[in-house]
Amino acid sequence: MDVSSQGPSVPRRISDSTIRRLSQYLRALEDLERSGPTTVSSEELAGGGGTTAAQVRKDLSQFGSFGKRGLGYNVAGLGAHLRSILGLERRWRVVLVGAGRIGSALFAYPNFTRRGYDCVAVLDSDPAKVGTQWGSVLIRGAEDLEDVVREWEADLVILAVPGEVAQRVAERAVAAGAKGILNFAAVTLRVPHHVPVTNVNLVMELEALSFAVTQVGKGA
Amino acid sequence: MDVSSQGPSVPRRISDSTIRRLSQYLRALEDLERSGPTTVSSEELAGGGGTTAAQVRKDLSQFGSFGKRGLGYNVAGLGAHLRSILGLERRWRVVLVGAGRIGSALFAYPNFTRRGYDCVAVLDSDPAKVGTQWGSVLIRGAEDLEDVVREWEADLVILAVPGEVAQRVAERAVAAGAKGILNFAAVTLRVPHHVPVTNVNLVMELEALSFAVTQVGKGA
DNA sequence: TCCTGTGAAACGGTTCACAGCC
DNA sequence: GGCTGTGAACCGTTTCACAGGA
Repeated sequence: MDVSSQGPSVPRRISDSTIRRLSQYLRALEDLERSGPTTVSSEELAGGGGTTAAQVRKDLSQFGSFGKRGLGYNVAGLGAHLRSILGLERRWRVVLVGAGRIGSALFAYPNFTRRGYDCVAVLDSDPAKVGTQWGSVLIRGAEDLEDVVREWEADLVILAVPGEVAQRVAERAVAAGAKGILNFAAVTLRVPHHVPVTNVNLVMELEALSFAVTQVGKGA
Repeated sequence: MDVSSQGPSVPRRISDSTIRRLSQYLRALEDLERSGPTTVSSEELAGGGGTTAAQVRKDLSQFGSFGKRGLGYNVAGLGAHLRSILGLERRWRVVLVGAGRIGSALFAYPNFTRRGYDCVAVLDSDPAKVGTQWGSVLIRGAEDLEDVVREWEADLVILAVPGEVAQRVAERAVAAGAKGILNFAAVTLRVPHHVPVTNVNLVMELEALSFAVTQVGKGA
């Protein structure tokens, strides 16, 4: 647990919000890579998304010193660093469980492949879907989960299944070797601590929004 | 801005994370409503999702005293309070902009309607889609946005459109009277302060996950 | 006794302000 | 002069611990 012996790599626990911002900075940098300038200031990077220059510098300084004082950050260089930090230098093998509408939306999402995620398999429990093709991927039965994860040495599993079965599927995926889970079901998954879970809950977002709108209605 | 004259209603600014947890408590309560007990302790409410009993009590106490000491919270009563707080006692009229895959997934999402959100209109800029029907809803052209929002007195607008046009569409929606925006585009929208925006960014979530997995790989 | 409601302490993340390098 | 990197101050959130009512 002691990190004092580590070199330039991660010195302490990085917060979730920091990571989300890094992802945002990377998007901004990729726009810049296309459109010209070779150098960018923390001020400019912050301007794109909704943060401050100080926040940008703090975030980046947790991982190293990527900028030059008086000059700014090298666009391409910083981009490469961020991709490395976020683990985007490699491709990730992803298994999609649930070939419903959310599943199909994700499967066809262009940024998905572009950003390094390869959907190597799709599973569903509906016999009518099993055996059909999505592009070059054959939809297999939910009972094949363990086989598929091992076969492909899948890294990530996306759960686009009903809440009732999500916990069970997650356990099976982890047992078969999945290293991370993106969960669209509206339940809190219980998995071992070494398996990160990211939750996307549409209803929760919508409710946060209607609360906020209600507040505005009262306050003003 | 001073709230000292208000009665039992919101005393101070409520954090986003609090709201997300309330939404979670509500889900747990709705399960309980079905399956039996009429009373629940903060301990039990916390157990379902991933928080602590103290957190549950702190969250709830910001809105009032809903429990009975020594006994716990009344399941139905607390559920009603939470629905009221989250603004779920009414139905929300929602306009969906973008009839692509994400749009169609949302449109068909059963919890959507069940939780009080009515998709009153769907818009798309693709002439091939305009004029077709989704269930009982006719898809209209993107140029009708202002008309549609006014016609229906829409509350919320869901942006399931490419990032390049999201800002423009958001501005038009706000100008036409939209009160809140759920944004699926990977851009930070600039809208007036009185219009809450909730962002859902799949790539960001995926990148947060691959970062976390990468960390586990290093750390352990 | 049991469990809520809540001040107070602890924690962590953000903002400030400036030293240091280009 | 300009802009980064970073300790220190600040502030909001979470956790603790206990007083108080059922």
